[in-house]
Amino acid sequence: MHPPALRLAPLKSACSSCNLRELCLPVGMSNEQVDKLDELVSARRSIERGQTLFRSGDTFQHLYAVRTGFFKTCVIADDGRDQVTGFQMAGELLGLDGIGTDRHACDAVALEDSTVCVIPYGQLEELSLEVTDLQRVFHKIMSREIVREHGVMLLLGSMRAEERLAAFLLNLTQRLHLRGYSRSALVLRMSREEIGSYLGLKLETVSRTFSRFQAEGILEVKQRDIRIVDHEGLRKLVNTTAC
Amino acid sequence: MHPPALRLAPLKSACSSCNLRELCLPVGMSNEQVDKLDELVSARRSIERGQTLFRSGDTFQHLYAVRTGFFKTCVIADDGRDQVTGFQMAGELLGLDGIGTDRHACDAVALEDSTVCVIPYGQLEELSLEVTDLQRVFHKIMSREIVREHGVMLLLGSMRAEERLAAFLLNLTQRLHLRGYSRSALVLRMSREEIGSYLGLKLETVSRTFSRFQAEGILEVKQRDIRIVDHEGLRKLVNTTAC
DNA sequence: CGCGAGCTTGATGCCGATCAATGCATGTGG
DNA sequence: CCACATGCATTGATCGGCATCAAGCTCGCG
Repeated sequence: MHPPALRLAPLKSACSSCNLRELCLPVGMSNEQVDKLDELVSARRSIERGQTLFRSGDTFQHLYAVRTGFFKTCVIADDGRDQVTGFQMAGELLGLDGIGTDRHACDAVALEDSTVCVIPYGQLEELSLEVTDLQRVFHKIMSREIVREHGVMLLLGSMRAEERLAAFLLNLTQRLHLRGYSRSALVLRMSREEIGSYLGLKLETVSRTFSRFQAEGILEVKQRDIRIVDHEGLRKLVNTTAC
Repeated sequence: MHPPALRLAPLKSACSSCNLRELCLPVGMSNEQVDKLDELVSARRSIERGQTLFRSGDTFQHLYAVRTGFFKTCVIADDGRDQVTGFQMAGELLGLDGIGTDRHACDAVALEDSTVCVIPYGQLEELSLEVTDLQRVFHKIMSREIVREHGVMLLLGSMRAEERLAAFLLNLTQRLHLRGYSRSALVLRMSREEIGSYLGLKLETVSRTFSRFQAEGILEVKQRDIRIVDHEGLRKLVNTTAC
């Protein structure tokens, strides 16, 4: 309900002074290089919880770097079933799916009130012709996304429910830890249903598995507040439950 | 068992005269641009059936374009379970997984005697600073790989066995058709077990599903020779079997 | 011709889906 | 401030699809 001017806040982004600098696109770049990036990443945008940043089919023009908040991306099949393909937190890029066809191929939804930095893709391509380190970093980010998805395919293709949830929690805490959060406690930003969609499980199965982990003394679960009591036990679940 | 000199045949690749030109890296590039690419893609390499092009952990130096033959890529979990993450045919790129960490993150195995064009990645990066169309195409290829994997996640996360196999067959025939093969007949290059690994199913389930499709008059199946009798029926399976 | 790898088919069991009810927080309007 | 609605989470009972285990079968190849 905000007028456009408010939703597309023309705030200076200033990668150079951003505390996410080493987690985001500018990772490893020199001050001069980041200055050039600053010129390009000029706008921020606020997304309220539940709103979409972009939708499948939208024309692709920008990449987005999560500045604050939390997102999910999901693809929707023709029959309406949807699959969460990822959760993105501060410093992570959104929109890479759009490059291939100039249209977005998934929806990006804010799971809490969030802000993103808007990166005009055409300008990013131009700049990366000039700043080779930017090109290098950008390629690495895309490659890592491919490798991440390989991991999800392994998870979906050959793990059982307990392993999937354990792997998911370990991945989340590891990424949160990089951002300064505790390794042993987290607040889930997503519902049981969204976790289930990501992990190829139904929400009831996710809930039951949480309860089982709690009964086994691995976790303490209070709705979306999770405390990891036995980190090692969680880790063992991922690579041991195989037969 | 060949001496290295034979396995790394120093043949000229000549994208400019390659019949895969419009399916591969040079897609849409001008003659001049392709000439520059030719200088870079100087070597071919032959891989016998069953041999690996690269393995997880190998240092990453090259991308590879499949020239002839057929590959699978797979990731292997610590406990030995493996997951096929893709099948690659003529014109498709292998090795994108290595860019992020300078080490390959999966194995690439030839499913039949194959040849690939060797693309030194460092030189590709350099050239794409200069040939903007190359950069553009390369980014599109990576982005499409991300989107493809989203599709696999949807498949693994929320489809039942029949849908998975139907979607798999439609995808294969579509890609083969682009390469001049029939839309209604194909010879599978991979075993039931490999199909199962890709689709998150056991080989027995794959086999049974083939048999069911045959009984329903959708396919004719003779081991690895598949004929699609009812293309529309196959298509309907993908988006209808939902409840 | 006989061996073996890969494929098919059958019988059985289990994990997770489904259906259904209850519990627990948050928020809203009287 | 309470009554009630709403959305999400938990828990139980039952069901079904795919995995598992176990034979046969097919076809290529030495």
